[in-house]
Amino acid sequence: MKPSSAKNIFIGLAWPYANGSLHLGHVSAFMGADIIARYYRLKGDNVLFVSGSDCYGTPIAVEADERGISPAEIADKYHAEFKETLINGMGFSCDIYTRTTTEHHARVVQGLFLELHKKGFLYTKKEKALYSPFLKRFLPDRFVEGTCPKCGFGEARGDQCDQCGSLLDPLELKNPRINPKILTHRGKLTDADVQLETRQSEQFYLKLSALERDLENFVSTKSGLWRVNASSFAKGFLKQGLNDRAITRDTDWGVPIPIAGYEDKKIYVWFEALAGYLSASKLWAEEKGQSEEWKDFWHNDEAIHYYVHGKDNIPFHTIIWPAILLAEGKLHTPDRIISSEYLNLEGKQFSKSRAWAVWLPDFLANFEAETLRYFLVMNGPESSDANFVWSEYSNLVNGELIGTFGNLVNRVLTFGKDKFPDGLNFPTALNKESKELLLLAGETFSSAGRLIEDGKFRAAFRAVLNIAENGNRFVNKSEPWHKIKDETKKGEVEDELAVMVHLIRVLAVLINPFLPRTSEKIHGFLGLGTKELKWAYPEPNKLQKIISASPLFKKIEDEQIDKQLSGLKDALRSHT
RNA sequence: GCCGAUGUAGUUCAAUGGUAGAACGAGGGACUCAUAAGCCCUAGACAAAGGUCCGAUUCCUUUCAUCGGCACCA
Repeated sequence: MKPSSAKNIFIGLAWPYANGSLHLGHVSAFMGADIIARYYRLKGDNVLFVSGSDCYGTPIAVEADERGISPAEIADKYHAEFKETLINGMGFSCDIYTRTTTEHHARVVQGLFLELHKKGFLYTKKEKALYSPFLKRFLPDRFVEGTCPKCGFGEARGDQCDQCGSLLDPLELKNPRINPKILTHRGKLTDADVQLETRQSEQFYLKLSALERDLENFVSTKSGLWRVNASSFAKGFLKQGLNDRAITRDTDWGVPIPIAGYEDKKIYVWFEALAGYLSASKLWAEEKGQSEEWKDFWHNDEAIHYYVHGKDNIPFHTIIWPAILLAEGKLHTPDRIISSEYLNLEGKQFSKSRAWAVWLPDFLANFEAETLRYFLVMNGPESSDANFVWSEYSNLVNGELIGTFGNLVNRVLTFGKDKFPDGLNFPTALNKESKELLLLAGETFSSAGRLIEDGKFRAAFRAVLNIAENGNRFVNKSEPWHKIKDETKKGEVEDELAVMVHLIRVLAVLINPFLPRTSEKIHGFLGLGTKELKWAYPEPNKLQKIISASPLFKKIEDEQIDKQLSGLKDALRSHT
């Protein structure tokens, strides 16, 4: 039973694109969503945490052509991998993790499309675009190269010349061709094969210009609760004035346009994948057998909508998606935007083509997910680009997570279990130190909770670890291993140890949003379940037994780190 | 090119118009319940140059360095 004051919290986690494995950079941007979801659930609020795989688009279609398989095979493969690594591996507690290739999604997207069309926010316009007779498809700019009209450089990209730096319209390129980098599986191609031609094409446009005032109003009222990178981008973007955008494409791999005469075109990802937040919400409700329940989140002014993603997704979540929602008119617009900066790897950007990456499946095969959750909270790109450094990962995990936190749990529980196998009686009166320690722990629920709500995960977890440090000091000062030898002090030892054990229980609640499996493990040691867990100071049990105790995490060995580093060195050698 | 961000101890990150905090790493110490973990102590930093101000790491300008966006790439 939810309290009557329960809030409806919607959390939209950016949908990863299903054309390659996720790397740690993606995960660093995603982590916050799960922390927020778990936190609000513990608070007793109604949480709807949705995500899914973004499966459509020309890059996947071209890649499929290259490998001689269907786009669906690629999408299926990575969708399955995302689900495995994010949900099972990282422990993300999504209420639904779906994908854009479902019929349900297509129906919702088409419904939204028709609604905006009816309201006059969509119109068609003909424009020229580059077409490949060989691939039988129109190509996005970055798949095109040609001779720069300004400097004559022969390998200018469709959008920019790397030699003279000019911004280009791909239609200006002389001798436009398919960028050979995208055709890797075909052997030699003739000049004729790679030639592109200009063709007329008609597309639907979203009338952003008509929504300009609404968007300005939206940004100025709501951006106070966004991360700074999102609010400053949105403001700067609006200052430049809004141009209408095409929201359909000439492709065969996407959601069909629900209007006759456009069978060879599809709705573009900007409209289509973003609408996944809504379609997933509706699917969640349907699968639950409460098909109207999505409205608690979307047709409810009191709901709070969080969006969590990397900074590359800021335009879509601060401008495009709000524009679609405002045009629709009844749906709830974003409230809090938790947009991360980038995570670099050993000082360099993650790069698929240069093989400079740590892939999530590889990582999970070699290291514990909980240690990654910890590291990305403590060292994630919250306010500026951050760096994943292997030695740093190992130092922090071994030194702080294991040394400070894990060791506290282990030293107290093993000692307590050994000396008081029948359990510990919680003292009827607390001494000054014990009172202060437990008071500090109790206060952390509100201070850390506030920080989580604001997306300041590092500071929140730091506050939690601070309690563990105090716990270690308390144990050192108390020296139960001395006192226990003195029969007259046995009562004192039991009192202090009971306080310590209870502190560990409090810690196990506080870390739950960050390290859910560790939290469960500790509760298990104490013979407690986590089903009824609340984000509040738990009342101490009169008699607390310790069922079992063992180290919470495995230490990271130097050899494991060396192996990862030498793998990266190999990548560097073969790609320079 | 235009726009924007960043540049803080060996490393990874904080904070702030008034003498810069933390963690890891380094050095030293007392202890031993604990995954040689924990605790105490010590050393160590505001990219460079100007400007505004009683006073700037914090605001402004310039330089250098790194990075991102610049719309059909997610």
